[in-house]
Amino acid sequence: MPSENGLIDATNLRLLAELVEDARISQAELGRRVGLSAPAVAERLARLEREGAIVGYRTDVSPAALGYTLAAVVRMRPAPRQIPKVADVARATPEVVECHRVTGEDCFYMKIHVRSVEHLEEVIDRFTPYGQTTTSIIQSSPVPRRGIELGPQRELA
Amino acid sequence: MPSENGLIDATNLRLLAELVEDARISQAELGRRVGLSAPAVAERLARLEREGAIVGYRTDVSPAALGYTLAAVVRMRPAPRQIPKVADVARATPEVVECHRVTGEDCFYMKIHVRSVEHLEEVIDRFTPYGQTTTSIIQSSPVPRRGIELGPQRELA
DNA sequence: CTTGAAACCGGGCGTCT
DNA sequence: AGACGCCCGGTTTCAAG
Repeated sequence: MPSENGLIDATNLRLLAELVEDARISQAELGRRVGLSAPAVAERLARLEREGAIVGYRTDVSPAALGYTLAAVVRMRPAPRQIPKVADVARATPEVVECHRVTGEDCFYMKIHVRSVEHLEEVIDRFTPYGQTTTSIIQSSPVPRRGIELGPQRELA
Repeated sequence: MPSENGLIDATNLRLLAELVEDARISQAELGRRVGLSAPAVAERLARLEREGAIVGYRTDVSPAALGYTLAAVVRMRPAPRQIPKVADVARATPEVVECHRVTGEDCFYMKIHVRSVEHLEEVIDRFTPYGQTTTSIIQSSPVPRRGIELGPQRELA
């Protein structure tokens, strides 16, 4: 993961800013917006992908439209020696949409999407054998999800 | 947000599954994969967007490539009457990439990306005037981020 | 189905090392 | 010289009426 070559110049920053908002913009349109020819855009994108700056292009699907009307944050304090097991269960549980290993008393934070409170219980019970869980139901999301700040880059050393 | 019409049939589920993995697939290619003509795909996509099942097409940019090498989960217990203020600060702070209002003792969960521990302190200090924060540094992400389960739909009522 | 536009490929030019 | 980034032509493929 290179953090410093000529990869992130002002032009690539503008390309990324456009693509973060709409991943389906054509390369020609991107070129128009940043003042570049289409092939030049293609080349820059290929490099950004190759170097790992662009991780992927994803479609955001509404959980509610699929019947997942309930979301929760679960944090977890695993029992001794059960840390790898918890990570395995999280990976194997599709309702877990995010899982982070963190410092502090609780070792994991997870975000889950479920269809009902019964479904929630069912998912939580997959983890209770391996430690102590704390569950908080998501009521609203003041910041639902967004990308990193792409505009004013501070010192890039 | 309609949860039940003919919107989510087996074909649309397959389209969504393809688009979640790569939002830049052409409509012709999508048609090839699900056994549909290109115009039919276009029509279905338009409807999925119109009905809100497709929220958007986003590009995933690596925080590390932009110099944001540190991530943390911050949970917060606001002081009395400061709940709206906390939400405002979260929205106005670009380092906050997710913020959820939840049930329980702590009222907010946030995920933030920063450049350094000094930067982390700077961001946290924007919230400390309004309540008590608990910060956990993300060490790794067993499940970095993924979409909802699209394959085996259980009961759709 | 047809048309206009877009993506891919190869070649050639200017610049900075 | 060499390497790199860009532009310009070609052809194939895609998207909208």
